[in-house]
Amino acid sequence: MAVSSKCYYALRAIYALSEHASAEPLKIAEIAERQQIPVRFLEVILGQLKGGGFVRSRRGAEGGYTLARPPEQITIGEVMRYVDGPIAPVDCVSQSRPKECDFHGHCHFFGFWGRVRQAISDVVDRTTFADLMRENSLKHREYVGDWTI
Amino acid sequence: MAVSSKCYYALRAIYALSEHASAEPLKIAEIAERQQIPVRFLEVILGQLKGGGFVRSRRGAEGGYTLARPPEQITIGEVMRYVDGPIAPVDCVSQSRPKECDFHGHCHFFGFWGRVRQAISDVVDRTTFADLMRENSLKHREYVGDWTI
DNA sequence: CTCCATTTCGACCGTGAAAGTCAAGATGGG
DNA sequence: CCCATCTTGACTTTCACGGTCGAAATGGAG
Repeated sequence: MAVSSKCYYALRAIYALSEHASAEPLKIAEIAERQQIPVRFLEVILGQLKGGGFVRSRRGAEGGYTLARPPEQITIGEVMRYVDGPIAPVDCVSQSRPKECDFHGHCHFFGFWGRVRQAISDVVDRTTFADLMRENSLKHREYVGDWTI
Repeated sequence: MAVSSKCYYALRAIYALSEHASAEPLKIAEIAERQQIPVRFLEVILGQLKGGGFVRSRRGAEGGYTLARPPEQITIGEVMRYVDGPIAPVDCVSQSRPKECDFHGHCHFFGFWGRVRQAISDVVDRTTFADLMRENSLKHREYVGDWTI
């Protein structure tokens, strides 16, 4: 029940690009430093994310990466699925590519696994990167604190 | 976000023992056949489950395994945790052994991962093997069907 | 046009865990 | 005593994860 570190890196990279929110692209090295990601590995990851249509790139000097869509329109779930594959505790309850198991139809755990998958989906598919940023700005305000009357 | 096949085998083995519900032990070979588990591997798994206090064994001819507690008192979650380790998308939100990440305190994803973990726990810790059996007996009745007025 | 910073592409690789397998011994019933 | 069964622990094999690396293509600036 764990996400791969590659997936977590991908999410953090997209978060960094969400924060940047500018027409100017952000360089790989910059993203890597802000989010503590090994540069060479990040190259691979961003290449993959580009293939998935999440980010765009500009080459050459002053090049770098930008989001392909605004943060409000990217959910955490879709990134996770793209990088790590279907979100499901076992293959037979994957919504995209369900795989028949040995107990066709009378699997004792089918309903249960389905509920687990649904519970996860309910969280990850309803959270966008914009939500995440908002949540963090609120938290920061709380932390600085004491400015309300 | 997947459970290991070892863990799934463990759950199915305990389910088989729950169905058996008798003072007479169930043999490894029997469990293996009913639940489609490689016998040699099941030996390892049952040994581990015994160490966790989930099952008891009786040696010799007419030996085998029985549940150490009634099915109402074993949740799926505790078995999963015992076999696969903490249930958490990332280590920092594990409730049993949280591991500090690089962003002590200001991790942008901390709250999010926590909600994911909670969603999973809500399902797996509230479901016992007795619940699972009841669910399946209901389903079977539905399938046979047409007996209600 | 040339130089340099940057992305791009594909190959490469070491480690550790997952998923089993196996042999030999201990134990208990008949 | 004999046989069926659990017990223990070592062993193996395969593969995905988590990266690295080198060289080429590209675009902006001067």
